[in-house]
Formats: sequence, structure tokens, C-alpha cells
Amino acid sequence: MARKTGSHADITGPLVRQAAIKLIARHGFAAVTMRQIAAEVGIQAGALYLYTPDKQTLLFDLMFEHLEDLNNAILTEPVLKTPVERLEAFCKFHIRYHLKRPASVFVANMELRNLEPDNFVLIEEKRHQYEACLASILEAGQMAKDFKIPDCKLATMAIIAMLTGVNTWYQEGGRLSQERVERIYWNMVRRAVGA
Amino acid sequence: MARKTGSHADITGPLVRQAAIKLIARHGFAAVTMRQIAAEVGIQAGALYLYTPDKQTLLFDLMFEHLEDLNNAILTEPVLKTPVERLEAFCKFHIRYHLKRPASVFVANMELRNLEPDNFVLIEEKRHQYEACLASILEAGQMAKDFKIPDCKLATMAIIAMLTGVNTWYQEGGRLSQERVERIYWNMVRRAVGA
DNA sequence: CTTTGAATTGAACAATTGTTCAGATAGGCA
DNA sequence: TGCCTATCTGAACAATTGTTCAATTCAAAG
Repeated sequence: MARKTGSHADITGPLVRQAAIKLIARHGFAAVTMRQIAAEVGIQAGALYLYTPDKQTLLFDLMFEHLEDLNNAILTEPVLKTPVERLEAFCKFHIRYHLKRPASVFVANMELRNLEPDNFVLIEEKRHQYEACLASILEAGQMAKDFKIPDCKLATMAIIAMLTGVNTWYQEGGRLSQERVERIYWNMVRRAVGA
Repeated sequence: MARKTGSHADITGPLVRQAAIKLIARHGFAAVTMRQIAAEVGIQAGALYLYTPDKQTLLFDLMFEHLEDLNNAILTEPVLKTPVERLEAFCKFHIRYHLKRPASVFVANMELRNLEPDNFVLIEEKRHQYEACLASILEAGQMAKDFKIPDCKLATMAIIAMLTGVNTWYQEGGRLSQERVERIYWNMVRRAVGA
């Protein structure tokens, strides 16, 4: 019988996912054992199966949730007027959001090949949905002659790769603040699209 | 006694590395078994240990060789006069070289976390050496006022991420030829650095 | 208190792992 | 021809894997 107040499972479930993300990001999906995940949470391996039917589904859920959160977050951002403003907002949002959850980003980007085919399709769908947000900004700006982009599809991929790349080198407390990084990257993107 | 003509081992060794790259790129290092690699070559698992002391060393050798080849290739490219020309050559070289060996690139970029600490250091060294090639071009262009880059270090990382990103979506025989992709990306990079 | 049901343990399972090695094979040199 | 050495097989190893499940714990409701 479902209780209204949070049951123990409502607490342990997220803890399992959090532990799994952390370990999979560090060692990779195939290299992480169910026993390691359980130990990180402080339970026995068998108890994990109260929260996921199997290891593969656990991976899928982690990636799906990450991309769903990402798409929800970008859709609830305020929609600005001009394509240039919207592109600036997208770039800064992307860097900010991804730097806040590096482990999830790592898993979602690196573990695609460990998904079973059906799961892979569902994840790719979510990924394309996010890319379409950027693509529509670029196309609108191109139409309005605010941008001079040789190919909108390629520009979409190029910008996302460039922005996500920040996660590979950025360290909090390093030479540059996050805000400064956002501004510098936006500067490069703006020029790349000819705005 | 080492023979001058190629022994059988001189042939099988490269076959083992080739099979390993292919399988590791597809399934990930931890998910690939020595038996799978052996089967791909057409030998038994035990025979692999004539060509590598262990699985970890095999991974390291694959990544090290890839980065060494990359560094050798970039260093033997003709050195052009102006920073703009050199940057154009670098961008087109990077795309061309990486598209020609996608499996090696995939392994070298995705399996860093499966390297033992000592091996990791050696690989990172090679990677930085390559990045330094691009960084020196950007700094020269900045000095000569050919470029207007807010931060050379960030521009280096941004450009490499952007260019390597081509490997994630490009398919031979697709909408765009490789030469066209090279030109479009160079166009975006050129504007991003203000040239 | 007792009852109830969810939460968890701990042992067990068949399968698979990287690695070793004694023995078989085979191809070129004497 | 016969020998030698590089190459390889096939079985074996201890350890570890994802997963299952009967038995146990525990917290809250009656």
C-alpha cells in the first residue's frame, strides 16, 4: 500500500542511482559491479534488485532521467526575443547545466554503446530533442539574417561538441570562474555563427 | 634469434591490435574479453599472451600508438607561413586524420579511465603534446594580431572538441563529402578566432 | 503487546573472467 | 632427413560476475 509520506524505498532508490552514476562515471558501466554499487549505498547486492530489475535497466534509467531533466530544464528557460539572445542563453545554460552534474553527463555521453538496441533508440530520441532546440535557434537566426551559417546541422553539432567539451577540462577553483568561461565560449560561438 | 624477414608474429601482432581496437571501440574495454579478441583474430585466448603481457598493457599500447602516430603525422605536415594558413591546415588535417581511424580515436578518447595511473600519465603527456601544436598556432596568430581570441587555452580546447566531434556523426556517403565538412568547419573556426 | 508488510541479509547458482602452462604442431635450417 | 624454435592449443585455475531467494529484521499500525 503506497504511503503518502516518503517510504524508505523513496529515499534509497535515489541513493542507488546516485551511487551508480558516480561509480559508472569513474570506472565505466561494464567495470562497475552490482556489489560495488551496493557497497557505496551501504547495502548488500541483493537489495539492489528492490530498486531495479537488472543492471541494464539501471543504466537506461540513469541516462533517460538525465536527458529528461535536461530537456525539461531547457524548456522552462525563459524564451528571449531575438535569435542572438536565445543563442547566448542556450550556450550559457548548456555550460552551466552540464558543469553542475558532470558525472551524469559523462555517463550519458560515454555509455551509449552499453545500451541494448531498444534502449539506445529511446535515448537517441531524447538526445535529438535537445539538439533540435539549438538547431531551431540557428535556423531562426539564419532566416532573419542575424547569422551567417554555412550549414545549420553542422553548426548544431559543432556548438554542442564545443560546449560539452568544457566538462573535460574545467575545474572549480581553477584559473577562470564559470561565468567567465560562459562568456568566453559565447564569444567564440557568436563569432562562429557570424553574429 | 630475430629474423630480418617478417616472422609470423610480426603479422599476427598487428592483427591482434587491430582486432582489439575494433572490439574495444564497439563494446568498451571492460566489456571485451580476451577470448573475444582471440576469436576475432582466429586464435585461442592463450596465444594472445605471446603478443601482450596482459590486457591492461594491450590497452595502453593501443592508445599510445594512436597518439604517437597522430603526433608524428602532425609534425610531418608542411609548415605554412601565416598563422591563418597554419590553422586552416591544422583543422583540415585533424578532421581528415580522425575520420580515417574512428575506432582508434574512440578508444583513445573513451578509455582513459581504464588506464592504470602510471599509464594514464604517459597518455596524457602525448595528448598535451598534440594540443600544444594547436595552442602555438593560436598564440602566434594572437601575437601577430591575425586572431582576436579572448583566451588561447580555452580556444584550443574548444576547437579540438569541435573538430573531434565530427567523428560522432559523420558517415561516409552521407549528405556531405569529407572535403565539404572540412571547409565548413574551417569556416566556423576561422570566424570563432576572429580571422 | 501482536500483526503485517516492506526492507534487507547472506548464502547460493551457473557462467564467465584473465591468466598460466604442459603439450601438440609446424615450418624453415642443418 | 631430422632438429629446433616459434607458434599455438586446450584444459585448467581461482576469482568474480549478475541474479535469485528463503530466512530475517525492523518499523509502524492495530
